[in-house]
Amino acid sequence: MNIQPASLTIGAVAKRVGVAIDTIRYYEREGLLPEPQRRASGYRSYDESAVAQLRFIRRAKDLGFTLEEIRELLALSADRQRGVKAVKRRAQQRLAAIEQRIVELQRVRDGLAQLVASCPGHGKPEDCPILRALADDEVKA
Amino acid sequence: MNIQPASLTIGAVAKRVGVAIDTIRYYEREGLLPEPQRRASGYRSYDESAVAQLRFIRRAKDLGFTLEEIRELLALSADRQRGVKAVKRRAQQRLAAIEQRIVELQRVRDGLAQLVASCPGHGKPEDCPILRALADDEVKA
DNA sequence: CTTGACTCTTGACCTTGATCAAGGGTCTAG
DNA sequence: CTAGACCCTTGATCAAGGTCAAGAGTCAAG
Repeated sequence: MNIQPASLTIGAVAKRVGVAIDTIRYYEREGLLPEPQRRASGYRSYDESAVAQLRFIRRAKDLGFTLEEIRELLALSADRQRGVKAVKRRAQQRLAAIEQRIVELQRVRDGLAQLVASCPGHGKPEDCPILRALADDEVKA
Repeated sequence: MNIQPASLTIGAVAKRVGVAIDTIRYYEREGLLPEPQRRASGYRSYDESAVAQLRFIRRAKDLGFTLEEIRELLALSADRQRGVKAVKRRAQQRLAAIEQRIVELQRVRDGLAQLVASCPGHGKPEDCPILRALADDEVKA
């Protein structure tokens, strides 16, 4: 039985998650990853939970969260001591922020989609609604 | 009849477009704005077309184009025949990227909303679905 | 034991998109 | 004429999110 969590070097973790070694150390400095165990030699020693947390960070980043926001998301899970109520409230705040972001993106998308739809894709630049929308004073975003 | 293009100082342009003076000079350095005429004193002298181009840049930026992409759009729009097709293609790419992001965010939102809805907001931490999701499911999400 | 791959720390450097400061010249109202 | 608001250039700085280099120690295969 493998009760002990397997010990991974920083290089092994980097390879598994697909991220640079320097990035892992950077996240650690920035407080996004906990300080790992060390071997006697000083080498960082990671287990699967570190891999999981690093993957979480990457996914969140891919979704457009800033590292600051990710720090906050991670704080949610570290908030056990402060109680379920606080956790729920912070989750709701996060949710509201995400919804706001979706609305903003939808507004941008609609504007752009309208322009793309009305552009024939050929002809003179003066007749291209995309360029006109960007250039003309009378059009408001 | 105002045949002469009115001469605007950089400050006047900045005010009209709602952008910082430094940003205008920065765009000029970056090749996004042409070098303007100069007065005898060395002051930059702008006309309405510069105002229009600056607005173009701002609108494109609001649509999520990088300055590099905007530089390209500006170059394409100057290419009378070949331009429109390429411009439309770029806009479509931008649109697709934005829609992809919206879908991903909606997925995150739905997951988080479900967690928030199922959390009573009190009781033992072990019973809080939000904490459980972050602590456990995060590993394989 | 040696060699090559790996890791350590500290600290500099990179890109994007600006923003600010210093030290000066210019313009315009009074 | 003079004060105060503008404008000039050069060059530094910022924030975010890393990336790289130097110099030194460690690990594992042969």
